[in-house]
Amino acid sequence: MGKKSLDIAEVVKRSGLPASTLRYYEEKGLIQSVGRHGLRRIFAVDVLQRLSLISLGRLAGMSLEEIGAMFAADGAATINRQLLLNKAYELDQTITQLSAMRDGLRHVANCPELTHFQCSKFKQMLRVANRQVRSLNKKTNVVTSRVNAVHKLV
Amino acid sequence: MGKKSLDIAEVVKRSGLPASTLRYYEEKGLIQSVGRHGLRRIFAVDVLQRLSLISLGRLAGMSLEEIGAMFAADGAATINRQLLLNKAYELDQTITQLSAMRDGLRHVANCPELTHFQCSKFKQMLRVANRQVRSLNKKTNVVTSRVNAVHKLV
DNA sequence: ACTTGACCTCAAGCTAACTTGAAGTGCAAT
DNA sequence: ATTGCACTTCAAGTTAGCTTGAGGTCAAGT
Repeated sequence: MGKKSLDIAEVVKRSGLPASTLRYYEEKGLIQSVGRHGLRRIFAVDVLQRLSLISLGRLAGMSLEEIGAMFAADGAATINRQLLLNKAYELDQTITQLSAMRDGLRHVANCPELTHFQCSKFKQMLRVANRQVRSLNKKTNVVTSRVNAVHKLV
Repeated sequence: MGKKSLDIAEVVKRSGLPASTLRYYEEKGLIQSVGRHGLRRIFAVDVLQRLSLISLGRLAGMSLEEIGAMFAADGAATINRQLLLNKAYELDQTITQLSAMRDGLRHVANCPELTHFQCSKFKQMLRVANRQVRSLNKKTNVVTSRVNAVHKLV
C-alpha cells in the first residue's frame, strides 16, 4: 500500500531538498505539513509533486512568489491557465535572448583575427544587448528574477 | 569628429545604466575611467562597448565575476576563446531546460480536465525537474547563477 | 529511567549586484 | 567672489532564497 504520510526525513530523501529548504517553503506557504509526530513535521505524499513543481518553476526562472501565486489560484482555474501561458511566453523571450547570446559567443570564439570589436556581427549583438538593458532599466516593474541557482560553496 | 572621452553623465545617457552602476563596475574592475575633470570621472569612448558586453553577459546569466574573467584573459586569447565556448555550451543546456519548461507549461495550460496531476506528460516534466534539482543540490560547485535581472521595485 | 539523535525554533548570517543617503567637492555661470 | 548643482566618497541598506548555529524537545531504543 502507498503510504499516506511522510516523515520530513523521507521527504528530504525523496525530494533531494534539504530540510531547511522544506521548512523555508512551508514558512512561505508553498507547502504545508499535515501534522506532527512530536515536533517532527509530517507531510502528505503529494507534497512531493508540489515540490517538483516548485523546482520546475525555479529552474525556469520563476520566483517563489510567482510560483506561490500559481498555486494560490486554486479555485480560479482560468487565472491559473492564463498565468501559465504568460509564463510560457516570457520563457520564449528569454530563450530567444539566450540563443542570440549563445550564437554570438560561438561566433566571437571562432571569428579569427577579431580584435574583438571590428566584427560587425558582433557589434550587432552588442547593440541588441544594449536595447535590452535599456528597457530593463526603464520598465519600472516586470521582468522578474531568474534562477539564482543554489549557490553551493565548496 | 568622434569624441575621445566622455563625461560620466554622457555614459549614463548613452549606456542607459545608472551612474551608481558605473561606479560599481569600476570598483569591481570591469571598466576603467581614464581620468577626472575635477571629481568627475571621464571615460574613453570604448567603455560603451565594454558596457554593452557586460550587459550582454548579464542577460545571458553570467555573473560579473565570470564576465571579469573573460576580460582579464586579455593576452591569453586561447583561454578567452575556450571560456566563450564553455559559456555557449552552458547556454545550450539552459535553453534546453527552459524549452522543456515552456512546452510543459503550454501543455498543462491546454490539457483540459487535468486535475493537474493525472497527466503523464506533465508527470514526466516533474521527474525531469526533480533530477535537475537533485544534481544541483549535489554537485558541490558548478552551475553559476542566472540573471537576476535588475530588480526595479515599483 | 535514561540516553541519544533527529528533529525543532528563532535569530542571524550569507551572496550577488546594486541602490541609497549623508556629507563633501569643485567647475562653471553669474 | 559666490552660488549652484552635478558630481564625489563611504558606509549602510536592500532583495531573494536559503543556510547556519545555538539551545531546546521528544519518541524510541536499551
